[in-house]
Amino acid sequence: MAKTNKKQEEPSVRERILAEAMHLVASKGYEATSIQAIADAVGIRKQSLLYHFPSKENLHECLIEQLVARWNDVLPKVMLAATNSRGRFEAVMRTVVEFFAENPDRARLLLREVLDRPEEMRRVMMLHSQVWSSALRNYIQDGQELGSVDPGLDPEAYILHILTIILSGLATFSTMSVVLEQGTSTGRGETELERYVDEMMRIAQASLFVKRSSQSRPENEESVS
Amino acid sequence: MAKTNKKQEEPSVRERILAEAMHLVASKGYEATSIQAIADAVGIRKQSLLYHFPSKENLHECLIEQLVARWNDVLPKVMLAATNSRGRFEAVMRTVVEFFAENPDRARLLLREVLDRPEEMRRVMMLHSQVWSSALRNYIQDGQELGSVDPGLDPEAYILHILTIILSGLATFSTMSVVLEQGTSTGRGETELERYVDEMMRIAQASLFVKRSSQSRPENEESVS
DNA sequence: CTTTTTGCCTACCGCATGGTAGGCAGATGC
DNA sequence: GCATCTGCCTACCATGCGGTAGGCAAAAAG
Repeated sequence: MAKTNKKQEEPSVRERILAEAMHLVASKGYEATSIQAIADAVGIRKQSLLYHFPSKENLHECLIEQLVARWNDVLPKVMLAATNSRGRFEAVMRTVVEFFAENPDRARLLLREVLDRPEEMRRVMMLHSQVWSSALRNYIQDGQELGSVDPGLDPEAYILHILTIILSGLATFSTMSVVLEQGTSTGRGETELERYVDEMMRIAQASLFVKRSSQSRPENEESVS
Repeated sequence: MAKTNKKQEEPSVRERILAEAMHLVASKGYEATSIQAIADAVGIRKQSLLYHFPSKENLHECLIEQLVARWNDVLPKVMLAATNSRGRFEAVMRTVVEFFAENPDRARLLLREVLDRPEEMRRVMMLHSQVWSSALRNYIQDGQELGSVDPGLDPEAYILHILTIILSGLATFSTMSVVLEQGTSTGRGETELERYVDEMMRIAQASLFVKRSSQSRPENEESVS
């Protein structure tokens, strides 16, 4: 009876608007994307779009809301994997990576949000980051006490950098990957993205754990310590 | 006698425009920054700005040009430090980091450029990246043959990730650092930025070199291998 | 002194933008 | 059958945008 009585399985106009807006805003930025352009992409008139989203700013809010909602769907899966075992780290990180790799627009949108609305993002970070930040910090600090994690590591800073490398790495991959193309030194039959992500994971792990001998197997399998 | 007869040591109007434009575009993005706003910041009329820069797009080009020029000033210093010794890696990376840390607007502008103009940036990358990319790759590959560098490391991908962590890390630092604030686990009397950069350097080194025992001295001194 | 050039200005223009007002067909409720 | 609500539409508007035309004082050139 309210205004938001939508079923979850229709490819409704509203959802199509959100999808197109997501892509356009992620590609060109919020200011550079007119609601006219979004409406054109959907195939409706501008005023029809304004029926679903009373203002451009409202559309933007819903866009972020949707992204956060999707993230909250993944979060429990991530946290579940975050136990103390060594191989689990890869699982956690890969889950986060896959979230953004599945749709790089997510990373680009979020990165733009950080650049364009620093104050708002700072608020969001302070509210939402403590949940997983403290959990990860504890995980890392436990590892430090056990001796499996580099004692010189700064937990919060490390987490931040890994977050950055994932977010920005996937946001900029399509542009930056030209460096990989001209190198072409991959022996294995990997996608460039796979190659990119593998090295990302290797860096995160090599800089987290104390090394043994020659680590960093490119396989998904965990080589037990 | 031409139109660009400017001396290098005047705080000319043109330079003030470039400075304000740099900051505004880095903060809000190119599309979101009107030339009116830039003129206001400088303290002149919009049309006076258009006298120095015939169009907004031209101003933008000059902005990038200026940034590239500054980078080219630093580049030789970087390449000079890029020899084979182990401690030199830190010197090279720290030089790059300082370039962006000195004025984070550089990082933000460049990151925005990657997001907003992927095609152009791809061209620029292909033209300019080979110079240092191949040099660094050789340096790394030499290290791999000597056994000082992780053999599982993917040189191009590694370089790309380190570049990302520096660029995006410094571009987003002011926003993301709230995570550091709420942690406050620093024993030493460091700035948050120093702490952030130190961990950045530690990650880069720990994921590059094969470890010995407890590495990553926060000091600037090189502990010889 | 006169002419040209430089640097900044006022005045104005065409255009795309985000947003309002209101119409209108079809589905729904009574 | 009639009223209401939903979803999309056409028509219109005020605003701010990037950019053009041209004036005008001071400096430079002859």
